[in-house]
Amino acid sequence: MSSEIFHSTQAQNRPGQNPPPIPERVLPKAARQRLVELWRALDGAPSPVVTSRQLAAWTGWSRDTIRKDISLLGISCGDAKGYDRLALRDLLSERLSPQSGASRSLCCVVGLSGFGEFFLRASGLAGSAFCVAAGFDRSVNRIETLSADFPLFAASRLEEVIAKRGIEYAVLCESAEHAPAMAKRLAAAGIKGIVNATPASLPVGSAVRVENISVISALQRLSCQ
Amino acid sequence: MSSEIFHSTQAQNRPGQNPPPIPERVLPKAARQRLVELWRALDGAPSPVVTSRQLAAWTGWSRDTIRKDISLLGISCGDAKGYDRLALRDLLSERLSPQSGASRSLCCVVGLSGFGEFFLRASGLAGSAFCVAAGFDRSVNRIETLSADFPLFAASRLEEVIAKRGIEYAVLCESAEHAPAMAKRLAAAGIKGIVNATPASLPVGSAVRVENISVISALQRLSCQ
DNA sequence: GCCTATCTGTGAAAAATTTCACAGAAAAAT
DNA sequence: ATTTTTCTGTGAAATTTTTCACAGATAGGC
Repeated sequence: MSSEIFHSTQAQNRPGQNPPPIPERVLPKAARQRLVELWRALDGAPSPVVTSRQLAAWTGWSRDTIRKDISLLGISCGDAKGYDRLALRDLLSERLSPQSGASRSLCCVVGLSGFGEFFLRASGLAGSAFCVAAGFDRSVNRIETLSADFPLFAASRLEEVIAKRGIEYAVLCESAEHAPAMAKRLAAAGIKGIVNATPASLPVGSAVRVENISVISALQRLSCQ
Repeated sequence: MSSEIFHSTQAQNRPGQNPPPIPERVLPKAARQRLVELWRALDGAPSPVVTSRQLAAWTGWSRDTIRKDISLLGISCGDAKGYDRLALRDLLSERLSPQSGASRSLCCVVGLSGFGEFFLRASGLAGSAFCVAAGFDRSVNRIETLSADFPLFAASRLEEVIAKRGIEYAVLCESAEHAPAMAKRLAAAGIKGIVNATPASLPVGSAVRVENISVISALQRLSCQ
């Protein structure tokens, strides 16, 4: 049982003999993540021109890192006075969008009590590149009681609905107790990534990426310098 | 106004001429963060002995990375069959706790509508090394209406209460509109780190660490490989 | 008893990331 | 008009992080 998980881990970690045909111009992972945050930070910029110094003050990263990251995009969008905010924003949108400007990626919410219900009410993805296409809960009673902008299903239909609608991401809001099992089902159903809003740790090999957003784990990361 | 922020950035980024007196045995930042997650993952382990292979399958990191991380702690706690789960957990607790086993770190919740209210009701920090010592809201009406396990204050008393109680961390749940201004006040009040539960990007230099836990930003990180 | 398989623990090599340092350009100041 | 300052953009150096490879140890099969 552990061996096939191990296997997939290896498959991902070992590029092996073949140096990937054309590395094109791959954004380093670290840079890519920072650029995503930068993109959002640009919304808060007060002026039409922003300098790497300002961005550094906002984000906490060094001027050099920021300049380098942007330069990795390959196109200049700054001059001797700074970056044109709108031009930079557009460039980032173009280069960072999941499948370059396709339609919005679909995700689902799993577990509709607690944070799930709050999230559902708050319509938290408005204005983003993502769109909630389904909600699931283990209690049929619950999905009949609640109402949302998107259809709600019994958890038993998880696999079916994910496959049929082409859902790529899941926001997991189950209790800590049920979270790991549900994460496994999501992984088996072909989900690409899980946003883990539970305090549990999710045991899904390396085939599925997990982003942890519980307050506890964030505090732990903070307190470790 | 931007210059002093810039200044603090520099102060932190430049160790300068002096190679720090005794590097002791510093955990690399990356390793430290992984170990924090590992520590939580150990709770889910089914057996009293765990191997690096199992941990790799759970977390998605490589066996090598996990072994190296643990070995950086300086004490062996594994033998030829794997790591003793409890021993490893204890070792991690000891080495990773903020101020090595002191009392729980205090934090506050800022903004008690939306996620703040949910968080307050959910008592989300139970069983962790953190403890909510205060809640703040801009509406006095709101703090009179709500009730919680911890005292609630008007936002105007933010600085006073943080200083008096020695609060180190803040969970920011304001609206996106008010979040940046409140983040600045928190930074000025001497807060060490902010858990940002808003979709806004927080412009606080590098003196204060920020951990972003909005669902949107997590999805963005996921979709960027 | 010995061979095989599976562990950890760790220096050393490899790869990735960050910082440095400076060329080139444009605005501001003198 | 010229000097000063403040920018970006980028190769190259420095640093950090990850991976490799193997010594040493233990359990189980034959």
